[in-house]
Parts: sequence; structure tokens; C-alpha cells
Amino acid sequence: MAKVSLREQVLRVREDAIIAAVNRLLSDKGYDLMTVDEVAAEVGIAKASLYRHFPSKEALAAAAMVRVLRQTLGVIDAEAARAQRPPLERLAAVTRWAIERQLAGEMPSLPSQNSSLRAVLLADKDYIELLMKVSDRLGEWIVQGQQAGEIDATLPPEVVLYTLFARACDPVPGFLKAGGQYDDERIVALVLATFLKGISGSAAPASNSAR
Amino acid sequence: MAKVSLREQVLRVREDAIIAAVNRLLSDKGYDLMTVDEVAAEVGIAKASLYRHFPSKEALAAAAMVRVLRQTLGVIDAEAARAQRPPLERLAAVTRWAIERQLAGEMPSLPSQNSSLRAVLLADKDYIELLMKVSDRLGEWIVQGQQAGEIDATLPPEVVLYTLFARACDPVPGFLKAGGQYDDERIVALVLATFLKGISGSAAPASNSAR
DNA sequence: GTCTATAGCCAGATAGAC
DNA sequence: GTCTATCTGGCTATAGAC
Repeated sequence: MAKVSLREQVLRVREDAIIAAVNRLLSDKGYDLMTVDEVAAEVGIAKASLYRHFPSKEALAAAAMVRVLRQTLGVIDAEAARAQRPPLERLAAVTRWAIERQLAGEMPSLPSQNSSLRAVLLADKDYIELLMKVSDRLGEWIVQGQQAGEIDATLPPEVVLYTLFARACDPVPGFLKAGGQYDDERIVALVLATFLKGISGSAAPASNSAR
Repeated sequence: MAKVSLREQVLRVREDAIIAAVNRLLSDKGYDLMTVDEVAAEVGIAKASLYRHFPSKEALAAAAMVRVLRQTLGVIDAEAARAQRPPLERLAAVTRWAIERQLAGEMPSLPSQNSSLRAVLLADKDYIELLMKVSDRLGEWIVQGQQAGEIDATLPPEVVLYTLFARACDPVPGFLKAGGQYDDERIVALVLATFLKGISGSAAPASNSAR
């Protein structure tokens, strides 16, 4: 089982380098503006060689998403290992990680509309499995937080989950960074605080939500 | 001054139809996936005719953005006309309008990264002027809300403003709609409530924001 | 001012030598 | 498996007839 040929190891390293490059470009320019030529140039190999490893541009993006989901799961596991932590704090830590990562230019984001890309993602077993796993793990904490009164129990758990996911592609940190008035730490604190207060357990202040 | 030739009126109507089509496609597929051929087909004219009205695809997108900013200003004016309304309710009403519009597939959204498009937008006097006007008007209400204690006074007003702007391209309503469990009205209520609570005046519940 | 037809370009994908 | 060179399709933009 542990027998892995040197050849395979080299392959793995190269593919890791490719995915890392895709990750950078994806978070920097987005899927549509990222070109396969750029990916090849960044890795330092020819485009044709790239296509030996991944069959399409969509597959490249999917691999980057799988990677980030794996890392997310790692963060979740680390958080789960810290005993006696209130669920809301665990969720806050994961969210903080996502925001920090986005600010650092290391969070790939995909257009939620590109249909061919969606098709590839939905067909990717690893991606789907990881996405469900992450959702389940976070979902548990959300429900626990609601039972403990830390999270607004009138919000469907999905809404909290999606709101958390959306922090990974929130444009607000980028705007604030572009403004140049705040350092990264402050930006993370502001965005995270707003998110946390938005899902918190107290009753909503504006009852009828102004029509 | 009021003398407008029939010819000009026809031109205006046609250009309105073009911008409306761009608006739909832009909110449906986004800028990169929208093709000029599609716009022409949707309007029912030839592509070359389109280019008689607008010099480039970027200009089409810019025109759509100017239009939506104008409409936003209209909503703001209408809200300002309602006397004795607390500033937070005014802000909530504008935000509600944006979310509803996005859910209806009528809110154009641009990639915040495409450089050539950014250049065209920044060079568009109408666009810049309207954007500043909208920001100023909303900014006033934000500051008033903070003074009245309705909005968290520890948040820089920009943060509140950007958070509000971000509701126009928030993926959460789309996710919830795709889930099929909630009708539009409920989705708007959930997202709006989360936003409002996020900026509300009470102290943040999670003091140290979980590291 | 509208059309048809096409130029020109660029990016994803591939062939074939080594 | 990696390279250079090329194909192919689709897109923005334009020429030129009417």
C-alpha cells in the first residue's frame, strides 16, 4: 500500500505545483480571465504537458477546488480537536481562516454560472464528496450553536451555512483593501464581526424589515 | 430645450431596448459569458447595428451599470421623500430592493477584476458621478443611523456601505433559490434580516472573534 | 441606419518529433 | 512526458452593399 514509485512521487509534486499555480491565478483573475497559457507559464512547462496531467481547463479549476476543500476539512478537523470550544467559536475560526486566505490571494473563486464548469464539478466525485463532508461538519456546529442559543434559531441552518460559504468570495474585504485605510488584520476583524453578529442569537432588531 | 425630434425619440427607445437586453444577459450569464451576438439576437437587430449605438462591449456593460445606478438613485429619492423614517429603515428598503431585483434576474453584475472593463467604467463620467452620488446619499443615512444608535457605531461607515453594495451580487439568494425550499419573499426576508442584524447597533456577541 | 459577410484575434486543445 | 508548432472554434469588431 505504502509502496509508491519514485516516478509517481515526481508526478505528484508536479501536479501539486500545477494546482498551486491554478489556485493563485484563479484567486487573482478568476476562471474566465485565467488562461491555460498563463498556467503553463507560471509552472514553467509547455501547455501540451499540462494537458497530459489534466484533460481540460475545467478539470484544472476542479482540482483547485478539491484542494481548497481538503484544506478546509483540515481546518475543521483541527478546530474539532480543541475540546470544550463553543460551536460558534469553531465556526468563527473556520470563517476567519477563509477570509484571511481570500485576503492573501489564495482562495480560488469560480463563477457560479458557467454551465460547463458546473457540469464538470458536479461530475467530480471527490469534489462532491468533500463538499458534502464540509457541509455536514459545519452544519453540525450550526445546529449545536442554535441549540445553545449562540446562533439565531429562527434562521434555517442552510442560510447560515451559505452565508458562511459566501465569505470565501465576499468582495467587501477586497474593497476595503483597495481603499488602503486598514491593514489585513483589521479588515478580517470587521468582516468577521459583521458576519457573526448577522447570525447571532439575539432577536432581529428591525422587526418588519422596512418595506 | 424640450424640442426632441421624433428621430431622437426612436433612437432612445431602441437604445433602451438594447440596454434592457444587456441588463438581462449581464445578470443571467455575467460579462464574460455574454456575447455581443446574443445581445443583438435578443434585441432583434444585427450586430453591426448594435455597434452603431455603442462603440464596444465594454460600453454596453457600462450603459447597463449607469442605468441601474440611476434606478437606485430613484429608489433612494423615493425613500427620502417618506418623512419621519428612521435611517436604518430607509437603508433596509434600498437593500431590499437590490436583493429583490437580483432574485428577479435584473441586477447586472460585473467581474470586479476585468481590467479593460474597469478602465472604461472609471472613464465614464456618468457612471462615476452616479456612483459617488449613491454612495453619498447612503453614507448620510448610515452616519445618521449610527448617531441614532440603530447602526453599530464602531463600524466605519464604509464597511456598512460596502456590505450593503455587496448584497447586489450576493450568491446566497441564488443558492437558496436553487435549493427550491423557499419562495422569493422568504429568501429576501432571511438575507435582509441577516444583513441588518450584522450592522445593527448592539454590541458584538463574540468579543474576541475566535482565533 | 440596417443588413450580410468577413476580417482578425485569441484561447483551448492536439499532432507529432524527440 | 516534454517540447514546438499547429489546428479549430468562437468572439469582437468592421467593411461595404443597400
